[in-house]
Amino acid sequence: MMKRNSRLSLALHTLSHMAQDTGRTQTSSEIADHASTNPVVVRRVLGKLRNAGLLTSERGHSGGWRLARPSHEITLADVYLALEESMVASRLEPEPHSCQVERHLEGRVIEILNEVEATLIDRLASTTIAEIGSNKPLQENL
Amino acid sequence: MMKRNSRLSLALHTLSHMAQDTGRTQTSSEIADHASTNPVVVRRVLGKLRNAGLLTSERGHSGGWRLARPSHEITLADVYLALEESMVASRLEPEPHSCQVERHLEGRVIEILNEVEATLIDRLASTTIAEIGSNKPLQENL
DNA sequence: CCTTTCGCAACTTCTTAAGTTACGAACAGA
DNA sequence: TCTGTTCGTAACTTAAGAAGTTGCGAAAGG
Repeated sequence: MMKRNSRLSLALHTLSHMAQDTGRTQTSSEIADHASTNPVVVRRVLGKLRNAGLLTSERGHSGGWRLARPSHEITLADVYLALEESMVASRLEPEPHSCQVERHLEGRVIEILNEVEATLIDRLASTTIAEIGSNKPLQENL
Repeated sequence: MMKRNSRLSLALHTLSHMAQDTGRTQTSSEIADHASTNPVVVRRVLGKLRNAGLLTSERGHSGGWRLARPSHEITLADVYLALEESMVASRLEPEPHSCQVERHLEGRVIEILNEVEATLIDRLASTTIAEIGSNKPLQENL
């Protein structure tokens, strides 16, 4: 069984492998086997990446998944954003608040979380899928 | 009913109110009523803050909760750290990985998440509970 | 046609957080 | 010392979300 909230892991893992053998198309089943999950979960997650233009999928004989563009043009941030789920901005939906302190507090916390989210995306954008796929040490683009 | 993963919200909200009336002790029930939750949940969360030295609690007649030090000496980061739960570093526990790519990938992601966590703490440390409790506009200590 | 493969909806299972109940320990005040 | 208040904590229930599963239709190739 997969660990919790592993969609990002699954997505990155799969793309990194594709980066190593760009030409080949892979079926949901093959990917699922490799990631110890199942084809439907794979299609759910990779579907998001397709919607974001990172992957293409084709049905029928010799169908499957393939990178929609070169792996060095796909950053970890592209993948993160494609999934449309925030790892930090928590589900602090603006609710009607009973008291002033709560509004004051939430404003401040949301502000900070947004900054942190931006930092996360910025850092993720500094690494490409190609770099993960290769076995060379990662460069630190600070 | 409280929203999900609201421990930080509950903690910050409660401390901010205490900052406004430092002398008074408040019981778990009073706090629970104000936060629309219940006393046991309050004790669970505030217990963490007590362990971290931010609050004191006393039992029996006229017991309850009180700030352990002046509200301007308690930052949002102190509270966040007291809860001992990360909002970003996700539960990527180091598992035995089947393939090289997975190890490579995880190393990179963990590295980034740690950086982001550090950023979060740094930003939280720039605001004190006293500032939230007051109604003055927050200063931006960039 | 017939097989493969994705697309998707519906359902079940698992995990976690919150909420609840219950009771003992500590303490204050009469 | 007795009594009522309040925290401390364990154990259980409930609710929500994510993963896993099943099933079937649509598209495409041979």
